[in-house]
Amino acid sequence: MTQTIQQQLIHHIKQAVKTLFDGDLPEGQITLQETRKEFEGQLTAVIFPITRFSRKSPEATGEAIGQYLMQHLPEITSFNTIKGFLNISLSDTYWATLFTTHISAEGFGRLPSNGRKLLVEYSSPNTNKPLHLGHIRNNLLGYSVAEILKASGYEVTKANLVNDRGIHICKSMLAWQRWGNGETPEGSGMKGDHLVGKYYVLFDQAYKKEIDALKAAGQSEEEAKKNAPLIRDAQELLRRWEAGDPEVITLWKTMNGWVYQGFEETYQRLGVDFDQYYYESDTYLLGKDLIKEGLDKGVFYRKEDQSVWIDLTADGLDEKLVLRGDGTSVYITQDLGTAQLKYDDFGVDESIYVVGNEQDYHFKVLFLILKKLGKSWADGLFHLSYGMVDLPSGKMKSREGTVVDADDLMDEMEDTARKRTEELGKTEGLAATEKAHLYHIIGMGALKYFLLKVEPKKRLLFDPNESIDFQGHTGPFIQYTHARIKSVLTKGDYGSQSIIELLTVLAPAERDLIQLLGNYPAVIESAAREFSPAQLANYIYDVAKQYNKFYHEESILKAEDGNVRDFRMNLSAATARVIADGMKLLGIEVPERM
RNA sequence: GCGCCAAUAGCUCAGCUGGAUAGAGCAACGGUUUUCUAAACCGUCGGUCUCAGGUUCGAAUCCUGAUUGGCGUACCA
Repeated sequence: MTQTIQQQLIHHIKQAVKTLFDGDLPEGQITLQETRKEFEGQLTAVIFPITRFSRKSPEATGEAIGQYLMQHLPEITSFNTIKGFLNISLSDTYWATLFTTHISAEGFGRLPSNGRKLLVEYSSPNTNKPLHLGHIRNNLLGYSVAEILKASGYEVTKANLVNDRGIHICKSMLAWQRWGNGETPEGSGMKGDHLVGKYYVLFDQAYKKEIDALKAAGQSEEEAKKNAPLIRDAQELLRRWEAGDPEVITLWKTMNGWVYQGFEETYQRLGVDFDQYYYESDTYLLGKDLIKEGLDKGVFYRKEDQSVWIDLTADGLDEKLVLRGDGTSVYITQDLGTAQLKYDDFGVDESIYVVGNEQDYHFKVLFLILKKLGKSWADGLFHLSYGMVDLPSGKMKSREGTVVDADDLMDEMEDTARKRTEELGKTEGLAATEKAHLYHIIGMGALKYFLLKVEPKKRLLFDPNESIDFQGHTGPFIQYTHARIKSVLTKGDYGSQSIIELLTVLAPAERDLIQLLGNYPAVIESAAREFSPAQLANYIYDVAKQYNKFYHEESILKAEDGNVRDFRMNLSAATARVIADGMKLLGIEVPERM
């Protein structure tokens, strides 16, 4: 199939306008959409734009175009015109052929390589506290976007830029030195990231007390924050770290090691992975040569105190500091450097940053600066900005303990999955390990789908008191559909049938399902272009829903005709493949039974 | 103050580059199982698409201006 029916229709409509009305209508102005359920047909051409050529009523114009198309495309069996809409019916043979030659063919849904390289940076955690629900959204988005881009033909590298240095980790280190009594993950049985997070919270509590005491002694809030002994000690620790003090470095390595072990566990459970790790302790000094480059090019300028700036007021932004007066880096200095590093390492055409929308301004500035520095690759940079995950009480704050912990949440999801499954009692005969795996798949499916079905840009509300659903528009609904198909195929001994004849008559639910399945490659393409797993998630739901309708209306194994039976098994198998494949791109597994 | 983003059913969300009477799920109510897994299917109820202008044959969608909410505007990251 070199040309889709959609492309053929558009082509012939253009020809029709030319032949019938002597008009030249650009193909881009012809809109083709799927026919709404309440009308007859599968594809609909909007003919309002054509009336300016035909100088006839929309109905008469549609009628004329319809006649022309009927004569030129044998796939069309009938058409009707309602208002300005030309509804076109294609033959069941066309849909059956589309299915056998295309949808059920090998590699359906994988677009050919486009020869482009792309890097997705996501996760990028701080090493002073465990991951929470907000990080989960980030991780799932990053992973899924990377997988979708792979499926659409990119060569993708997944990167994680770990923020392993700075004042935050020094706070945890200091608190552990003071009050830790040598506590270790092994000794306490606590997961490493949680252990370090515990000391981060301890620091913060003690720090707050000191601030209050200083304020009571007459200092202003600002002064108190600066003068509290704890923060001064933490800063001293940071200075010693930067100076390479062996004692500090050893402690830093130890505690980060604990955190990494904890993160690794969480990542594994979450099902995300990375091809490349970057550590800020390696990269935080980068970017200074770019500053020099910018100064030489006159993009930056130096103030009297030796600090370096860029004036972006002409672009509607502000003046921005890019290097401190003492010559040390700020956040954006490093990011300039790591952008260059990533490009040098991988030579990618595009580079995606999965980072929350609180940093919209930062990335706007970053990309603009790189463009002004004349970096050819700056146009390929994209900030995939996503909304925060909020609780009904407002924003999650790790220091105040109002966070939904990632590990706890996964525990809960798996536990709920177990309860639900046990209630339904369909897992007899499964070994204990198989059951545990199933609960994991279902619990994570519910959680992941819940987070991914929402458009990244939108903020997400999570109510811990309302458990995530397992029915309706959910991950388990889709997983269930897959399991049920597998069950039918097993019972029907799928795979043993001989090559089937082409059907010429389809049930409406079959035809609708085929049409929907046919959209899969276009959905992947669109989800990739817009970096939106949500588009794919919603599509898979539509597929599952449409399959369930078909399943309910038509008998598969007990079909009156053997050929029909085999066709329906093939259709079911293809549906299962699309569901499994699409879910895989979302990072969600589907079970064989549930 | 200035900038960015969002606003669609009681709740959570779809709605592709403007196209028909704005769709799902949850919640509520009713129906479907001697038939391939009822985590399903079918139906009922539920909408001034925040508001006001504008562009258009046609606006939830585009433009302008308000309102509400979130975020940012650091020699923090």
